[in-house]
Amino acid sequence: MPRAGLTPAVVIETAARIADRDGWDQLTLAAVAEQLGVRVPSLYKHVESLDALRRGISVVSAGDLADALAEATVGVAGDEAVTRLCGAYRAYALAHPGRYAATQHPGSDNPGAARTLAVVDAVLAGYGLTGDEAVDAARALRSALHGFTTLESSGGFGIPRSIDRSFAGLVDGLVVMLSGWPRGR
Amino acid sequence: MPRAGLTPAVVIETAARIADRDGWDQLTLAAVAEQLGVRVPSLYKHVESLDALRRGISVVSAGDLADALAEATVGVAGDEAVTRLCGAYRAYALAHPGRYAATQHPGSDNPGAARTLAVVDAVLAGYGLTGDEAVDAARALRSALHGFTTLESSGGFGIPRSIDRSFAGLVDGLVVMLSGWPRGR
DNA sequence: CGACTCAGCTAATATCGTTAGCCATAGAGC
DNA sequence: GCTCTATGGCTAACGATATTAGCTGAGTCG
Repeated sequence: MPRAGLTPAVVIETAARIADRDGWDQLTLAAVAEQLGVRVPSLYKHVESLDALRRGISVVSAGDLADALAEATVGVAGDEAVTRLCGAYRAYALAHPGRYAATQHPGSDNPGAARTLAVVDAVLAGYGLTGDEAVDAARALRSALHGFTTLESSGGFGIPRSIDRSFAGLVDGLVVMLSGWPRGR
Repeated sequence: MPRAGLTPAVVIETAARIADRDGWDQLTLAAVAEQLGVRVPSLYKHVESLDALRRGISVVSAGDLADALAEATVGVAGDEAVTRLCGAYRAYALAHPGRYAATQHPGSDNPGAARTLAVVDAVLAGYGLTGDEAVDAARALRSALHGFTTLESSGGFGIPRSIDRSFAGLVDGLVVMLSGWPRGR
């Protein structure tokens, strides 16, 4: 039996690809093992369990998403930053639906999530939002983006109105919302 | 073997309660059967499969949600209607997380979803939004609510800022967004 | 060259969904 | 009240999956 040269990183990466292809909840150790040309129990030499594998994907993907958001907003501010942030967020979620779903199942400590929050905070600072107001606005922004992308990639938008145009509308609407964010409540 | 008096409706209702308690993806025929004091294969006399059972929950729950939204917005319009709509949406999602998750896995034709859309359309008409603009605004509204409630019930909001206050901020922000919805794009 | 580590294997178990076929009960018809 | 039938609930069985317990051979280090 020649060795397959597996490592935790290889297993996680393979699993992430499968999650992207088949869906987060279709991810199975059997599929990962087959993809790697290995028997299922062999995977346990590299990951503790299916749950641990999922957490691994979660951590890596949250980092990837944070990278994408940071890269998209470097050197810009205000409405332009919001627009690019939203675009990058949606692009990641659509290109990697399985990985994106993974980012929503956070482990207790996830450095990627913290970095994403930092990027968003920086963007919001451009609207003069800080402290509790920034927390609320960040949650609103995240909710809108998470909701839209989730609904889009699960086929939740039935009507044949262009989804791209609806997303552009959402982004413009979010700019309006942030510009006029209700103060002093 | 005394009869248990099952019907499709009873099975679906029981399953919905289990989904609310244990989570949508923890829903299992074994749990439903045990709850009903019956063996697993007996359920197949009333539902076609686990998938069909899930679809059943989905249809019923979408109807319940539509009812709640319609009831909350009857006789009001404008900002007040948006506020009540949002509140009822979140209340349903929090009180019935499993059922709510079910509403996001739509069957092909779901009368509840259509009724929900009608309620939202009526509310948006109060802001002069119709046609494509109403579609975009409805998607934005739905995205924000879906995102917020999903993140909330999955524990996605880490920071200890009050979630109630953040939701109030989101609702106010949505009112701002709808009032200033970008026209003529 | 020898011993040790460990990656991948087979075997086995538990849980689930699903199907096939049995049998007793509830209710219809007389 | 009696019979007959439709059917609800059952047991038995299979395939898929996750997980654990050992085995064995391949690299590696002295």
